[in-house]
Amino acid sequence: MSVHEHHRPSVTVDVVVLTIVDGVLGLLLHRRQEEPFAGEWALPGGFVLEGESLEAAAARVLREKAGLAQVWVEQLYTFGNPDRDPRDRVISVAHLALVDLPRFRTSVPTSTEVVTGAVEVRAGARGTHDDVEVSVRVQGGPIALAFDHSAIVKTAITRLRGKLDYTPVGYQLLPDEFTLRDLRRVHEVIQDRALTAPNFRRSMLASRELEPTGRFEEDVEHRPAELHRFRPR
Amino acid sequence: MSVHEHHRPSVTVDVVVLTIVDGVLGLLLHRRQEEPFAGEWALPGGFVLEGESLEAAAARVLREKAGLAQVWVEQLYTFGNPDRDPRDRVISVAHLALVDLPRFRTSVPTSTEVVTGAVEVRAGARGTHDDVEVSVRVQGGPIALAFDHSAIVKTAITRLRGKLDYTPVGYQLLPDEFTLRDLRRVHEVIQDRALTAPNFRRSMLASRELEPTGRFEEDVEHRPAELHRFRPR
DNA sequence: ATAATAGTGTCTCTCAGACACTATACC
DNA sequence: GGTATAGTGTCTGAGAGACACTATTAT
Repeated sequence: MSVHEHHRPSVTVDVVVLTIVDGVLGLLLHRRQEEPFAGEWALPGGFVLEGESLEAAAARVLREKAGLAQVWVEQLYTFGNPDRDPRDRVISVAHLALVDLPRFRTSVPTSTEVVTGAVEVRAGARGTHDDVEVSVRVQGGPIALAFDHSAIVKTAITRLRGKLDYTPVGYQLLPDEFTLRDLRRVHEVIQDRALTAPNFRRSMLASRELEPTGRFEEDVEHRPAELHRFRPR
Repeated sequence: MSVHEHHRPSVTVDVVVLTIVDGVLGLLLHRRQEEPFAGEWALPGGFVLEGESLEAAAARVLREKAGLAQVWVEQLYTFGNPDRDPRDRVISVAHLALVDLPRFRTSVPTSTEVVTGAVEVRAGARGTHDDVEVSVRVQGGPIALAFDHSAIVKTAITRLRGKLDYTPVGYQLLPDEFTLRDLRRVHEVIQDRALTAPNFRRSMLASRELEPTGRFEEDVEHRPAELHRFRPR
């Protein structure tokens, strides 16, 4: 039997775009214009085109729907339950994208239907790699997302927490130069727990992934912190 | 524009079935009967059917192509480069399956074209989460796999090594009852390094994930070890 | 000076691993 | 006895974290 005789689903990419804003995770959403789920919040996404790789499709969706280019993206998980789209069989290859706040902010105005939600992460009670509670809010109110996008966001948060253990996640979520306080806040939001500043400082410096710039933050009402950058790999 | 007007690729699942055998990882392969890559080694796989979830498709492939049921499976990564199949656009959702050796062995005879390869893992020189070298061998000789299946196997090994850090992987790769030596060998093969038996024993017992059965191995030429089992979650 | 945060020093506890030692099976 | 592996005891060093302390800025 030939490859041509088989069921052919539609394949999309959906992208969870995260940033750190005001002590929570910012999430890029748009309001759907069409059925199904017209008027509800959804992740930016789009169909994978002929001859287009999955990474290219994710990059195109970011560019077209969020005005973002040169963003760090990685594939997350593929959601393929047959009933996840009520119209038709649609398999979605979900991606995770991380951006720093300035670029996240400038991305929003490019499309009027794009807004920013907030993801509140509540760490599971028990061990460190336990389950996470995730709730998405828009202007304070908790909302449900279209399709299975809430499950996709939860998967993204879990992945992000996992990456934090062994990769310098802040590199994607902060501007080029940042204080150790900034970086600590990133970790605190993702892990949903307070970190002791002196210990955090030491462990980050010991990892040799940061280097000091010699420059200091300005316009703060206290002793200014030195700016650091991530050491090139 | 409607969902019905879009490019529709074929979607398959491919499964990396691993076990531990003779100090290496055993891998389930079959020899392709059809073009492209006829006569070459490939992972078991098949098209996702209409109305079938991805997990169901992976389970069906394991059942039909390897005679395996009730196997631990998790989704791995989705490979979607437009040229990965020379005939047509085929997106593959790769899965990782782990089986204990007795079931792996009984699975093979169900289909004459199924054979077992070996995956040699060579740990990257530097840190613990570094790159891994993977070579697939059949009867001693290194082979290349069809399509991008070598890349899929490498992704599977990397995932398996990552899981070892925080999950009791041996549960899937060993029979119900096993000695601590058996479990240590599993870890040694996956990590490609020798582990000190006393320390390994202590850390595994301290994790509270094992419990002793009171029974001991038999027919060994030395002091028999107590059999342990994984504590139910 | 006070407030606020940067940054240092130091102690403790846990855990990974090296390694010496004892225990128990078969030959 | 010898050999092989099971299993225990003990030490050391690295890293996480608590917490006291000093340093430097603005007001």
